[in-house]
Amino acid sequence: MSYKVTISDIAQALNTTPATVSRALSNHPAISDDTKQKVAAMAERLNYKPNKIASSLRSGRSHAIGVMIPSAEINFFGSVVHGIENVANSAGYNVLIYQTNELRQFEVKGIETFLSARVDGILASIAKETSDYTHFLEIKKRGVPVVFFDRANDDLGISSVVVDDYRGGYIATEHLLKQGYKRVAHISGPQHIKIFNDRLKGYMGALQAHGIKVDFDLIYTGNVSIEAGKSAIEHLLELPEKPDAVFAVEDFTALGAIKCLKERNIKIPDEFGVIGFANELFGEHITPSLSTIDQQTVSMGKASLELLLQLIRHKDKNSQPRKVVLDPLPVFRQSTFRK
Amino acid sequence: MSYKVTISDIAQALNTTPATVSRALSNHPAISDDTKQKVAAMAERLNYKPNKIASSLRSGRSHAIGVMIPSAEINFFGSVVHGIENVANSAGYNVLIYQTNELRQFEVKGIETFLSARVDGILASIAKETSDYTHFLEIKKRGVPVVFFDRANDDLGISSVVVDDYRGGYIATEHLLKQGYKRVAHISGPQHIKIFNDRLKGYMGALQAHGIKVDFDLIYTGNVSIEAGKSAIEHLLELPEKPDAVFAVEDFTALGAIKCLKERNIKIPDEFGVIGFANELFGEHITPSLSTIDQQTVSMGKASLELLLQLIRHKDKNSQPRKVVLDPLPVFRQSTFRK
DNA sequence: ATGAAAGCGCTAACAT
DNA sequence: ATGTTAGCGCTTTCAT
Repeated sequence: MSYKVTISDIAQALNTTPATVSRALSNHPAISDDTKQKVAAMAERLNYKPNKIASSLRSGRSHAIGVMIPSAEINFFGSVVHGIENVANSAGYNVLIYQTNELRQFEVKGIETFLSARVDGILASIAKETSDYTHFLEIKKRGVPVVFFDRANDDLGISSVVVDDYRGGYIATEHLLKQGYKRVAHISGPQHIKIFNDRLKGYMGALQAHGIKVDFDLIYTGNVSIEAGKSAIEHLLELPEKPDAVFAVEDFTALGAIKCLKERNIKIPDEFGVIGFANELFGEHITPSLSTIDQQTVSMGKASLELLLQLIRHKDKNSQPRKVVLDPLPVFRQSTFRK
Repeated sequence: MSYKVTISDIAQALNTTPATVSRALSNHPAISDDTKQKVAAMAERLNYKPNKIASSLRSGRSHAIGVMIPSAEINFFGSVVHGIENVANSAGYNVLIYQTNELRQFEVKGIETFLSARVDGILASIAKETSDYTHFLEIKKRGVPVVFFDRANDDLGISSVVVDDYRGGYIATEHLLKQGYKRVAHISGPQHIKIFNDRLKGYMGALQAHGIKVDFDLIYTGNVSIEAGKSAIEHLLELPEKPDAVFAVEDFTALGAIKCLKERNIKIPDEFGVIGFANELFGEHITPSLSTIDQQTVSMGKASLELLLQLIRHKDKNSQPRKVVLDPLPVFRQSTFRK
């Protein structure tokens, strides 16, 4: 049988002790090169696979980290996980995934799972429906390092990695103004979600910086969906002073807007400019292609894991929470480029 | 401290032994209800979290399964993982994710990782570049249950869950014929990849079933990409007898075809029909919306995990490998619907 | 219905 | 440079 080889077997075969084998395998300085070689060779020959479970139990470090996401089906999170994975694997960490389906009750279960697995740290993006954060405070109290990514909460003393949504909103709006659009509207999302509120503020900031007074009639607050984008446009086009461009809080909303405008035979970008947010995959392929703001998902994954690894390495109990803010990346395409 | 409570602590507090506590917690029939209640209450009070690592070491079962995917960024795999996750969590299994980036060398590393983590089983989708399958045979030899999903290999005696690509190709082609298209072309992919070859066979099968002789001039074999779709159309439109419809092996290829046709002002679907394969997200949102074949990703994830759990539960060493074939689902949209 | 005791495979003092 | 020993937290046989 090749599947139950332990360090003791190697030790026996080499007429030495498990301790020496253990040290040799982990490249301990006090072990002679000769021994190390012999051990390595025998391990290879016996087809030895280290038992991480035993190692974890003894050392108290699992070399696993838990990642909690709202859904693996959302492109954005798949992409972030991609970034996390790459760093994790090269740092020798395993990644446990848990999906919350946007529900607090599953967040609680996920945390149970992670704690039982004795993960060395947790990365989490908060579910939409969560407003009671005690479960996060509890893991913090237990001394398990946590880092939020994207959907963060600044009031819990927990580190986070987010994109600068204010700046993203600002850039998007300014781009429309620079393209010569005169009345720029904004379709926003639920205001209790911080990122949407920040994008709205960025929109207002850009207008003001360009000497334009914010017209609240031009701000439509809805949900985040294709439907919301359609309703928004229908509403905006009924205004006495119609807008000639719109910054949508999210790409799907922008898509709804585009569909509605096309139905009404309003030419994009010549008569009406549209920009979204998120750089979803479809934006590149629709007609006209959609201008948007990229959230640097892969970088976000990398940055959050790196931050978490730092917390794991020097567990200064009383270190201040850190906040990494990534720059949003403008991606300008046809939907805003007028001649 | 609340974060180092063990069953011994509970036992001590209750004036009993770890064995009893362990049994009580796992609902052992020989333990009185009274004791069970007391143990549960004390566990709650002390904020006890079971140590899965210790449990795994002792019991030899990790209750973890490894999932190996080419990339978390590909929508398709994100979606399958979604399906796997849902079943896994409710069955009490943790999911370890490993990305191979389509490289055999990372497949080998992933397997090492999984073996070290002593996963109870492995789900894998084979990397494009892999042609030497010894690493999979080795885990099989070690007695670790394996199930392939989507990208499978039938020659290794390993169970798999796939969609019926032949049937998918058949359905797609037949749909075009039923819509009245007369000369249906096919853009295929690299033939050493089984799924592409199967779709090609499905295409040919449908033509024959409708009494149409296969014209090999109408079969273009390229890569799977937007570019390939464009080149294919350019090539096909130069034929003396031009096609009036195309079944593309994959949605991105179909997208390239559509872009090229639009540039040439050929009307879709009236003058030319296009159908793809995969049901990528963008297909719904482009103009015209793309007809395609859905691969039932979430079902695939569920089915593969269920099959794996069966293998884990009754490890009949000599049980025959099983093959689950899912039905492809037609999704017909504008790009093939002519009046 | 409960207890005693051994041990899963590894690591890390503490020897020598 | 290597060996001895104890033990991480749990499960499980064997006893009572």
